[in-house]
Amino acid sequence: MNTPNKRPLTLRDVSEASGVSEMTVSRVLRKRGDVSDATRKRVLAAAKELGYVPNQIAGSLASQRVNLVAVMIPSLSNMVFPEVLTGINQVFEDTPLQPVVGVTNYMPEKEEQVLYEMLSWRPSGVIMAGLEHTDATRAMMRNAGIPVVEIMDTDGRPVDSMVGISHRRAGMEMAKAIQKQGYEHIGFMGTKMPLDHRARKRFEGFTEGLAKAGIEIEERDFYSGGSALAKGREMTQAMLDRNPDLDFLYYSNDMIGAGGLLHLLDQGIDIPGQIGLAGFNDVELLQGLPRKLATMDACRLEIGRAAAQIILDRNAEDTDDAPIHKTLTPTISYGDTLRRDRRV
Amino acid sequence: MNTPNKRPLTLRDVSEASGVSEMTVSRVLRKRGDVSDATRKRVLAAAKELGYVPNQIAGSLASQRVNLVAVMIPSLSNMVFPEVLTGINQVFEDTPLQPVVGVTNYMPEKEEQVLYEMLSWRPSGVIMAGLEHTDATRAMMRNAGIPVVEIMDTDGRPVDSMVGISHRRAGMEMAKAIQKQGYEHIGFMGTKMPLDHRARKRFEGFTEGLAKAGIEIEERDFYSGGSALAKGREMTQAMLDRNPDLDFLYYSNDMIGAGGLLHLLDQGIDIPGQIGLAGFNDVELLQGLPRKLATMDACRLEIGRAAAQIILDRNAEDTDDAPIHKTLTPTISYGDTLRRDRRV
DNA sequence: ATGAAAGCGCTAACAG
DNA sequence: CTGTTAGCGCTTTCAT
Repeated sequence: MNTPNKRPLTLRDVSEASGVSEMTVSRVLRKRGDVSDATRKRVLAAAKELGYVPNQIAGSLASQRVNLVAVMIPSLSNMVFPEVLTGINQVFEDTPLQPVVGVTNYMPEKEEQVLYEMLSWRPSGVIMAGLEHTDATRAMMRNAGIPVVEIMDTDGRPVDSMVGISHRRAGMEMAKAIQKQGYEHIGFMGTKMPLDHRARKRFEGFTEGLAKAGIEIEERDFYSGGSALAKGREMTQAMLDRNPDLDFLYYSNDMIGAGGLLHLLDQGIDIPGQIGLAGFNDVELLQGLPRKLATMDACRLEIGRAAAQIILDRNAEDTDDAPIHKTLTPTISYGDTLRRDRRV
Repeated sequence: MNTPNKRPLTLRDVSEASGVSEMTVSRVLRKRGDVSDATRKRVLAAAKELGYVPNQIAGSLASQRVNLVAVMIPSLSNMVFPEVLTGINQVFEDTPLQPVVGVTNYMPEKEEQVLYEMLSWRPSGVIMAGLEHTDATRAMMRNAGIPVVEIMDTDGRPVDSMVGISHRRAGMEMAKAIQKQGYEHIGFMGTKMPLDHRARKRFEGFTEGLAKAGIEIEERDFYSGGSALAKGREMTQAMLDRNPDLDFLYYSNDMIGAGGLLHLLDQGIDIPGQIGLAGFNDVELLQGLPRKLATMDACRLEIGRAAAQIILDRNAEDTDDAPIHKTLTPTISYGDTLRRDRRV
């Protein structure tokens, strides 16, 4: 709280200002060990007066302990990931641990590079979206000597721990529900992202689920870029122009599903009678639409919380380092766009 | 690339494996100074073989240089902020600088605490959303001895540099446009966030702009929590029930504006004839709505880019440390919900 | 082109 | 309860 300073303050400055050894100052500032009330107060006063901010770089080097947790996600513009972050934040809120976010843009090489940079800060753990990585990425995670939790997806083999849902199974469940309600002419729309493995797995599970009932997807279309809502409109229109017999449209995410829904409502089409619809993710947005789109909760908050908890536990004193594999079960929400009365 | 290791590898390990001094290894890994091709290759091979990851904590302590830039934003669930981050990322992409994001949940004390934690890592700069902070926060920024850029808002006095738009002016411009088109009975809806200073300033500017034309806001309502789209519907309905004479509704953000738009379309109301609408922010979502909501671009990407560039420049060799104040000018997009033909 | 010594600012581990 | 000593793993600086 004084004049701007070129050289940052050190413990020594506080030590001199308070007439106490650096070590004791350090103890006060970290609330470690016993310090008399009198000295504590003097130290605190001096630190505040000077405007001292501890140097964690030096502290971490000396203590061999870093309170950072690397969190690697593909994107910030898909609300799914901020929601996972929220879950992580909730758990770390009142702990010394602090998430540091790295964004990979769905690119494996970028992921590798960002992870390398993060590990060079020697974090206390890694939370990593997805199970598909380059060999080098996997090697780094294996050799880092810290807890690693791969999240969101459980269809595969993690390096260490894992928390998520089975997207294959999610797709399959949706296929089962659709078929049970008597829909038979199915169209699929999704993003054209060869590297979005979770969307791909949902699609595969969906296809397989329908196949079990002897149904085949009649139309499919993939897009990339642009406003998802707008794309949903366009693609839906195009698909129905191509094949007016479709009676169900499955979208790989809620945003394009919402676009499709708005379009069909404009057309005055009977939903879910003439055509049923479903998306994936259960985004908050859907609450405000004229009809509620059928969807499936991806358990994002819970996944973030569980992953953070695993890192936290592993950083506790007495830990067994056994990997934890946790598969959450998403539930279908029928909303107003998927019939729910037949055969159940 | 070998067996998992308990003790992390150090420069010394690479030094021994390659038969070269630690110093030379360090030079190779940082691409600094002259090293013969032969030794460089040997070192690189050894480092890769061992799977060595440098320790930035030690490096930063020794070099007194940290490639981190603290970025402080109020929230991740409002898409505005991820977009600013995208702009920042773009500029830092091919530089050594790396953003580290801190989230404050619109709470000044939390902001203070998170900034303190970030500064303890001795970052090379701070990018901070907003101009309103606690005294302690301001003091920390002033004394940190690093470039600080306050972003998004320019209605106030920054500690150092500043990049943003004037939200008072934005509100005033919208008021002017509305009044020019002949709307006279105005309602306002926004979030109940005493700590969202930018929304508050827009509202104040809006009120003042209308006052100049002798118009007063007839209805206002504020909400908190819940799905913005759904809230927009509900509030719009309630407000029109209360006062059916309103002919224009100004929303403090596009999401509730979109909710209002969907509601009014359901009611078969003539837009923008009977009622005009406008929001704020120009979110991508709007592209997919049946009508395009009038709005104002908040220049988020550009703000992020400019802020990052200032930090970058200040960290260059020959810098004058004169604060930079940059005010961007948002433009109104009339869309389909604000008449644009009268008197222009 | 390479190496040796010193030390960045802090904390662990001991003394007292 | 408080102080002293010795590093943490790297880079700066100065030799060679």
